[in-house]
Amino acid sequence: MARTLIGELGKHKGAAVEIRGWVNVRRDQGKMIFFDFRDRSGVVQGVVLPSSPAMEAAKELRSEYVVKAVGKVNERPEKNRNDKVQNGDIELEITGIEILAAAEPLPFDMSLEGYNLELATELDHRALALRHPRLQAIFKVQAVIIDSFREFMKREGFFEFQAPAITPATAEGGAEVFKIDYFDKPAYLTQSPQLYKQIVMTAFERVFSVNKVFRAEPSSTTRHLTEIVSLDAEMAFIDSWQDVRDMSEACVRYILKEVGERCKGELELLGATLPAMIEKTPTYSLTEALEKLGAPADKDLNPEQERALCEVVKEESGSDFVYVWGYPTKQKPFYVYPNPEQPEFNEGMDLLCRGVEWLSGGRRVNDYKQLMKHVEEWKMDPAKIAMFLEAFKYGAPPEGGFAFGAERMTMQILGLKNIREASMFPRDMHRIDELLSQNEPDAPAD
RNA sequence: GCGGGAGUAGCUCAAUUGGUUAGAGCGCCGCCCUGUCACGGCGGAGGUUGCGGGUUCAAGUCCCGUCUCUCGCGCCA
Repeated sequence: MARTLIGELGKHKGAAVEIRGWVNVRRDQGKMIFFDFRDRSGVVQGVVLPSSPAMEAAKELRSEYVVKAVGKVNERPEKNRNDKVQNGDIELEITGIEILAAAEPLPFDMSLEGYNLELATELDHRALALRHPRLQAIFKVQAVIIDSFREFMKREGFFEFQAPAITPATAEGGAEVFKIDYFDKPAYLTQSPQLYKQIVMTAFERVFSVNKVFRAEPSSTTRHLTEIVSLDAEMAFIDSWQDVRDMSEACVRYILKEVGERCKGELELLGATLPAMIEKTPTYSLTEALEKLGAPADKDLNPEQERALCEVVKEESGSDFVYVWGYPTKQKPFYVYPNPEQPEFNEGMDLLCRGVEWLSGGRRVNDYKQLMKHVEEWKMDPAKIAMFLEAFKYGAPPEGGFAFGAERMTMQILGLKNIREASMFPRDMHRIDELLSQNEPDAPAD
């Protein structure tokens, strides 16, 4: 008999079917036993009647046993219906059970309501925690975020390229990098596809990439990981940084729309409300933003000020988003375009939402002479970024781009408290699947 | 890296100013239950209170050290 997905059982009332899946829970009534079975499409109640030839096998079953079960799809009598659960109007009268795999008792409570596992416990048992609907909902939403980013960029004529993960030099300032042993020579894990997307832009005009980037920041916070998924875009022939701003805004708007439409159940399960994006997202220069907060005008926004700005903007306009642009030129990387009217500030921008940076971007320096001047002023070694510089020496259009972290966006959309919840296998200072503190540095492999 | 909080059963948590044998819910094991809804009833097993030292007649509780987790800051996306 062919397998029927549990989610499809409603179409097979009265028929004999075979399902395959896991035992969610067993409710033993003595002479008869109820089970909840689940597969990737949902859950259904199975009942094993006293007369069932499957009774012996049914008594063996415990939570997480993997089974092949055959039975008849019965419509439940009115009094036994349950509107609160999927397939609550039917049940499977089990006539045969084959155990495909036994299972040990779970090391933690897999209860539906009141999911209150400590994050450390959840991460210690990530492989099992992924079976919980709550975690599945988080990663389904993340998949839709990444999907819709791709869809939007392609629709706008952007070309997807594969950025390298191994790089020869620490070209960019900013984040710390992981050094690796590359055939006895030093190499580095990429912290950003920045220079590569700019190179590829000079060939394909509009490009994007979805790739892992690595940050060796010794940051132990609720919003930092050492390995993240970066969603990057770069576009040629812009007139100003506002073109980049507008593209990134449309991109975020599209992603929110898709998540709203395709993840209704997941958002409800997680109790998440999508952030509000109004028709024209409020945009302030850093100077204006600091002024708005009554803060000294000589510094970048700290996390507290980012939260405060978002609150003020939300009250004034109803927008959960706010763009901030015009950062001190010298505090940002060499490739960021200085404002010609006010060169001490640049045309870089950040998109903040609910107090956290979602996206960074802006206009880049495309003029080769100006770029070389920056290389000098930023005390960079041109030999280490020769490939990048070559692309700009031979004609590069006015351009800009943006990037955002998929995990941080997932966390923010869903209102998760810790970014580790938004990464399926989070890497941070202290953990790569298992706690690093529990590893002997020089212990031989088992 | 710095600062705060925390570490008690497989999980989530209690335990009065330091005071009997460290408890509960869930999970687990056994028995009972023919309509349950991640059931119900009865019984049971399960703890070196993170680790090491100290104070005390007496330490889960106080002190010191150490490890770990967690939140915040710095830095960053």
